[in-house]
Amino acid sequence: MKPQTAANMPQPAQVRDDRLGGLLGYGLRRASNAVQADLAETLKPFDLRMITYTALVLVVDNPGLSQTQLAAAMDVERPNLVVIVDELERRDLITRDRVPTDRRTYALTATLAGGRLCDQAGTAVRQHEARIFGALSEEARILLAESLRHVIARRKGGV
Amino acid sequence: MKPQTAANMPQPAQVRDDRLGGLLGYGLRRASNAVQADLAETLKPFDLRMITYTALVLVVDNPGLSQTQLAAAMDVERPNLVVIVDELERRDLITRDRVPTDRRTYALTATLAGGRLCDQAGTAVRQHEARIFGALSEEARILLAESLRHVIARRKGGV
DNA sequence: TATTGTTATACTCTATAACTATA
DNA sequence: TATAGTTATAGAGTATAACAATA
Repeated sequence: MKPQTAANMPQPAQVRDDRLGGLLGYGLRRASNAVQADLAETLKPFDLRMITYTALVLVVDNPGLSQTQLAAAMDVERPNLVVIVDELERRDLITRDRVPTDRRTYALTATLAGGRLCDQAGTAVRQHEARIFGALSEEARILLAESLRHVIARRKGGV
Repeated sequence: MKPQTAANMPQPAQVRDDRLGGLLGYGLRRASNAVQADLAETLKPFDLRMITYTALVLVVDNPGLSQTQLAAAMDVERPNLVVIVDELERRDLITRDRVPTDRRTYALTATLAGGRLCDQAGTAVRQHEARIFGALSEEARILLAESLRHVIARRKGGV
């Protein structure tokens, strides 16, 4: 028998990743990355990133919300939200208006153009979801959504 | 009826995120973030990050593999792998040995200490998985794993 | 004193081009 | 000429401290 020291170790022809593959967290991360990559391509024609699209949807669905509320809903630190809101405002997709009753806060509202872009991107996003998850049965999709909610809630409580 | 202009729009008491919540990709990302946050805490006592743990596991399970092979398995660009391998080598968890038959490539092998740390961290990671996914039924876990594999494969083919 | 939004800063992860040494 | 590993660099995304204006 020949000794296998590090120096004469042959390189494996195929890399084994069984141990990682058995972890649900690992699969979750890879699936999430795959979806995000596809979503990024989906949103590119609208010049939106996932984070700007998320912000836009929340402003459209919650007219008048503050940046603090938006940051909390997106689970993003306030300082990091500033540049996102800056971008959406610069592109005239949302407006930033001082609230008369509390002049510290801004009320965020989508413009007509912002609402339109949100609708158009929303259609593309639904097609993207159908492309990725469409082959799963209705039952599998429901169970997947439930499992994901469970994981998210599990963490929330665990912190 | 009072007109609701942006200026006098009241702030919503509660932020609606139904539209995002209905997207499986959104749930996937949030679940993945939740798991990663918990995993980061789990690996902290071992002074490992998710990416260094992943690299260590693959080296332990594939003694002698090259950095290019490792980068491909981890889906990381080679330049970004260098600092990771540097760190593991500096901590004497792996060795980097020139391959005699091709002096361009390094053969990566885990040291005894590397194998031990990998085992210890592995136990903690299994506990972390149990903490997060343990409440799901065996059937739900299998279906989740299957759905995740489907999503990953779907993207692979779609590129 | 506390809160909203802001600036500055830093750290991680990621992506690309260009270099070196080997083949 | 092609490949393995490296360097330098730049871009996202994220996190914290400290500040001005306002409550």
